[in-house]
Order: sequence, then structure tokens, then C-alpha cells
Amino acid sequence: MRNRKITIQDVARRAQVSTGTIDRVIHNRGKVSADKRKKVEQAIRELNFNPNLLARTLALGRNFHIGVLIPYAPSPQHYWSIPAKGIETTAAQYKDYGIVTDNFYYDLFDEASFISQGINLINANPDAVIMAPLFLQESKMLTGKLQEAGIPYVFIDADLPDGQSLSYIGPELTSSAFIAGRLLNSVLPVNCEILILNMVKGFANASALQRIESGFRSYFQQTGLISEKSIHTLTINSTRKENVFHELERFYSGHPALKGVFVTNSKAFFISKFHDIHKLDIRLLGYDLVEENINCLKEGKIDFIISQSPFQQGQRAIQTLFSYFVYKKEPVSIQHVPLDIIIRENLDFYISFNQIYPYETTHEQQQKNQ
Amino acid sequence: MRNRKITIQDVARRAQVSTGTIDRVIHNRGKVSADKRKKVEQAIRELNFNPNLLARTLALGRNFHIGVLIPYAPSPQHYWSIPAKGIETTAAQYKDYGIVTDNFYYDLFDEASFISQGINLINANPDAVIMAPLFLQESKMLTGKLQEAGIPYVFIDADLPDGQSLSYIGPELTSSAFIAGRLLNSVLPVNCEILILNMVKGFANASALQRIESGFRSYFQQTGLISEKSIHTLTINSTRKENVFHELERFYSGHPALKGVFVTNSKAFFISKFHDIHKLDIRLLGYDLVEENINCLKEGKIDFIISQSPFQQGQRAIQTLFSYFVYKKEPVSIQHVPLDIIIRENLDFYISFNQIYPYETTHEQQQKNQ
DNA sequence: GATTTTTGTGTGTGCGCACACACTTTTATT
DNA sequence: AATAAAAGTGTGTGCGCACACACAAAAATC
Repeated sequence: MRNRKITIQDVARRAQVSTGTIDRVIHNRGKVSADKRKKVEQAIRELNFNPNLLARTLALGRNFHIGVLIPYAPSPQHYWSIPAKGIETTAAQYKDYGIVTDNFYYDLFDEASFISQGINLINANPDAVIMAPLFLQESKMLTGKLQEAGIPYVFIDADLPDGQSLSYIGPELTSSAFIAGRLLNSVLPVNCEILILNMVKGFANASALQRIESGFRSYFQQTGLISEKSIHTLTINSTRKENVFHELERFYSGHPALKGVFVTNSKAFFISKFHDIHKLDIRLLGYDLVEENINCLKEGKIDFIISQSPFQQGQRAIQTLFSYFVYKKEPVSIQHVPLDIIIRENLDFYISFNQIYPYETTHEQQQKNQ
Repeated sequence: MRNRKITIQDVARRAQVSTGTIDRVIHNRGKVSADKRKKVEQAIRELNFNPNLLARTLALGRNFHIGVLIPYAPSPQHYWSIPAKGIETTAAQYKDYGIVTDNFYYDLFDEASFISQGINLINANPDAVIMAPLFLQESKMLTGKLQEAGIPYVFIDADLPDGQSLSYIGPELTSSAFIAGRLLNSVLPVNCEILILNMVKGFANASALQRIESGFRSYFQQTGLISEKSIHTLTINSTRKENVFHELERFYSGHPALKGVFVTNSKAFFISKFHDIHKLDIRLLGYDLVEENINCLKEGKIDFIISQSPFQQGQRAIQTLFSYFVYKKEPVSIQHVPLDIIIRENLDFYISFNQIYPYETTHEQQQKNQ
């Protein structure tokens, strides 16, 4: 039961060769006579030898630099600090394996910053890249360069059609919006109006919005509820309070039977404020467990939040690359994350178990290296 | 940016002492003059030295044996194979750190087997224990012995009041049942009857059932829905088809307005069969994402499954002990797992991302050592 | 047949750390 | 003051592996 670990020495003794020969067989390095190679292979099989990863890593002393290109999070409560934390925490866990991350942050609303940080990323010459390809054209340019340079990359949060990435780790938008439809409908009266609310500043990822809208609407089509509910779409090209509230006032006054709003980004709390001011009893569903949404959930001002496992996205991205480098294991090309349904009652467990918020740091993480 | 790792050598040079002294300071071993101790501590701080865990583990060559005492899973689709897989997979990940698990399976319905396997566990003299304390009295006896022997233990799945465990990793039952109430109610008409259905074979964990019932009922009380809904509890002391179906027939015939059933264990699929046979349109909510429930969800025969992160329970248990041994980090005493709301639409992502089912094994796991 | 080249194999060193041991200096004991 | 005991410090070895190197044996070249 308490079987000691099998080492390369054990294999060498068994096969009656030196450890150097074992090494050559394992790594297909140098020349080994057919005779001894067979003996070694047999010994490995018989002893069920598995190289000690710790010793191997220590001996190799190699480092893997992972470039991370994601939006800048202005505060710890911002959505993008969650995937960042997933990356940071998980990378710290693999630190001794030589995993090092270099972060490059771009402005969520500024293509130029994406380009310039992308260039910085390339110049840093990383061994692999994790990126959120939020700008279509610019991302294509960047991945082209990465391919030229032979640098593998994974996408998180958003996919790029035909993006040639090692793996995509993120949500399946159509399904997530379909779920949104089902959930929101469950708290609405039979006959009413529903609003799909897009708020976009600057460049919009049109394809993503389209998939979300189609997923949401298809729930009502498939269930035949389309006859009872009237579903509208409103796209506001701003996230400034005055603009949004103004547009909302206009829309709401024209649709008095409005009873439910589906906010297609993480700003549902914003709409909740509007409802507060006007004392409206309208059901609200949105994305992402950011601080303001959490508070609204607790106060019953938002009914549902769909969380797309942001922490796990970062975590899995690192794990995927780690496994790719250390175990040479090719990942599956699409890794859709769980679509977590968050309501007031399961909120606390979700947060505390995943330590999403408050933003906690361990001692190790506090001592940042610069 | 590409800062080389700080080693004990660097610290020694900086503090102008030998590596042996560094070692003494770090481990509080032997005597060190106040003067040099200060110098070393300062050097460690200034260089932000963090010992390389790989090298440390390798040098120590210590093994940690973790005894695992959980119910036997008759098939890969059984509920208890999921936490087992979480334990197995995660332990494999930490294998090179010397984490070794010894499994002891007991019969879910047989206290005697719990006792005998508990004895086997103790005799194996593990360094720590992971256990599911499903039998109250017997578990208390066992934990008493573990305390005597100075062996730390964590609970998964079920807690023991005042159990002195290092940590409890599992669901908060009252909340989970409260959520069950909210979800089930969302698919029910205003006026109807609801059934809380307990099925227990042999000894029942009465306290758990009580908390579940109270959580469920409290949703209807808090929301004032208690006036519209009539909530019944039925406890069947069997899981045999004839017995259960017989009892159900009796109950259902006496409650024609029954529209929703809350099954308090993982056997919701069983009730679904009954509804099928009698062509009843009754909404169903249950626990645990076992194979049969998955199928029922897909076919729309079960409306909701609440999943208590069984895989993560096992995973977290190992991680907790690993962190406790390797980092000497005292865990928090209660780690409530997320209460995942599973519906037909988010089912697939949940399963595939967590690789819960089908039961996949990696190459490494297949080559079991005996 | 003497040589170069290729193929085959073993030995030695270091990765970063923990720990045993040897050694020197200081303090306590008689 | 002579000895014993304790405090303080450095050196060396091994954990399991990768890899450079040395060297022997076989094959190829002249």
C-alpha cells in the first residue's frame, strides 16, 4: 500500500542500464540500441514509471511566459478584475513550475489601445498568449502576427470565428440568452411587454449582440409565448447616465405594459436605479456578478443574474496552457463555461466559495514582484 | 520583467551568512544570534524571497496519506462517484507533492460497514482524513478516535454538529431547500398542493430532513404564499419500487390538486417514472445531477435540479488538506458549496466543463497502481 | 589495416531546498 | 583556570531528473 515512488534509478536497475539510457529512451534523444530500448520500455511498463514532475521542472529550470491581453479593470469591482484574478491566482499556483504572466491591459472602448498593447505583447515575445478578442478586426490582425511568430493563444470571454486559437474558453451566448428568456419569463405576468436593452459605448460587437438577441427571442418562439409577449429591442449608444436615462424615459413612456427588462451587459444595476427613481415595478435580469449587481440582487431589485464563470475562465485558461506546455496535452478547441443562475438565495455561497468578492488577496499575492 | 527566481543562495549572499543560517531562520530551528536573524529577515523581506515549493517538497521527500471514508458507488453514474472523482483527480494533481489517498468505502445503508471501514481507516494510520459523516452516532465515535490519535479530518457532504472537524465542505441545507421552494413555485399555478417527498432506506438522517423541510416551507411563509399553497410532507421508508409507488398512489389519490413535488434526495427520476405511468402533469424538483436525473431534465420531466457541487466538494477537500500540510494554512471551518440551479438549458455546459459525466479518465488515471 | 566517423553507453553536475554533521566561539560549571 | 556544556555557524549530501560530457565499441572511409 505504501509503495515508494518509482524513480528513474529503479527503472535503470531493472533494465540493467544506466540512467542516461533511460533518459534517452524517454526523450527520444541520441541513439539507443534496439535491444536496450526494448528492455527499458518494458521496465517502464512493468514498474509503471511516471516521471516526477517536480524534479523534472526543477532540473529543466525553464520558464513559460504567458502574455495576457485583457481590458483594464478600473476597480476591483469591475467585471474584468474577476478573470484577471482567476489568471493571477492560478498562475501563482503554478509559479514554481515556471509559469510567469505578463499583463497587457487595453481600454475596453478604445481599439487603438488594443493595437498598441498588442504590439507590446508581441515585443515581449511570450511563449503563449491569453487574450480577450473584443475587437474583431484588430484581433484578427494580432492573431495573424501570433501565428507567424508561432505563438499559441487562447481566447477567453469572446470567440473569434475561425480564430485558429488553441482553445476558446467562454460562454455560449445564444444559450445564455435563451436561459435569460426562460428565467425572466418565469417572473412575468402572462401578457406584457419585454425589453432587450443593449448599451454600447463606441464600437459594438455586433455579432455578439445579435446572438444574444436571437437566443432570447427564440425562447419565446419555441415555447409559443411570442403571442402573449411583445418583445422589443433598444440599443443605446452610450453608457452615460443622462443619455441612457433620457432614452429610457422615451421608450418607457411609449410602452406602459413593460414588465421585464433583459440587460445584455453587466450594467443591470444602472437600470435598477432608473426603476427606483421612477418607482417602477419592472423585473430585471442581467449578466455578471459585479458589486453593484450583487447589491441589487440582495435588495430584490434585480431578479436574476447570469454569471458566466469569469473566475473559472481565467483559471481554466492558465490550466489549459500549463497542461499544454508541461504535459504536451492538446486542449479541446471549445470550452464553454457553466452558465450560473444567480438569485438572492444562492448568491452568498457562490461568492464565498469562489472568493470572487470581496477581493481577497493571500499573503503571497500581496507581495507583488515588480 | 524577466526577474529570475530568488533562491536561498541569493538571500544568503545578501545577508552575508551561509544557507544553513537562512534555513534555521525560516524553520525556527537551532540557535541563531539576534544580529544575524535580523539581517536574514531583512534580506528575505527586501528580496521578497519565497521558497520554491517544488524543491522543498523534493528535498523533504515526505508523503501525506489521506484516508477517505465515503459511501461506495455501485456505478459511475451513482452520486457518490462524483465526489470520489473530485478527490481522485485532484489528488492525482498533487501526487508529486506526496499526497496519497487510501479509499475506504462503506455501504450507504449499513452502519456496521461504516464502523468496520472506520476501523480499517484508523489502522491505516493516515495523516489526515476526508469523510462523509452520514451516520450520526457512528461518526461521533470515529471522530473521537481520530482526535485521540491526533489525526485531522474534514467533512464533506454532511456536517456533524460540533464535530471538531478542520473544515466542513458541503451544502447549507436550509438555504438549498429555500431555493427549491422558490424555483418550484415559479412553475406552479397560484392555487395548488405541493409535496415534500422523503425516501429513506434504513436509518435516516433526521436532522438533515428537518432542515430541508423547514427551509422549503419557510420560502412559502416568508413570501406569504402559504395561504395559496398547501404543503404536505410524505416520508416513505423504502426505495423499493413497489413500496414507493404504492405509497404514492395512496397519497396522490387523496390530493388531486397536487401540482408540484420536491424530492429531497437524488431519486427524483424515480418519481418522474411514476408520473409517466399515470400520465400526470406534475412539476418536479430534486437534488443531484446523476445520470437518470440528467435524462429527465433533458426530456422536460424534471424542471429543476439543485446540484451541490459534488465534484468541487472532493476537490476542495483535497485542496484544503494540501494547503494545510504544505502551507500550514488553517482552513476556514465552514466552506459552503455553491448551490447550482440546473435546468435543461444550462445542463450541458455544466456537465462538459466539469467533466462530471460521462466518467472520463485520463491516461495517467487508467494506469492504476495497486 | 590504420584512420576517421558514427553509434552506443555511463558518469557527473546542478536545479533549490532540508537536514545531518562538523566545527568554532561563547557561556556555564566545578 | 580548566573543563564541560551550550550557542552559533558553515559545509556537504541527497531528493529525482535533464543534460553535457567522456569514453568505448562498432561501422564506415581511405
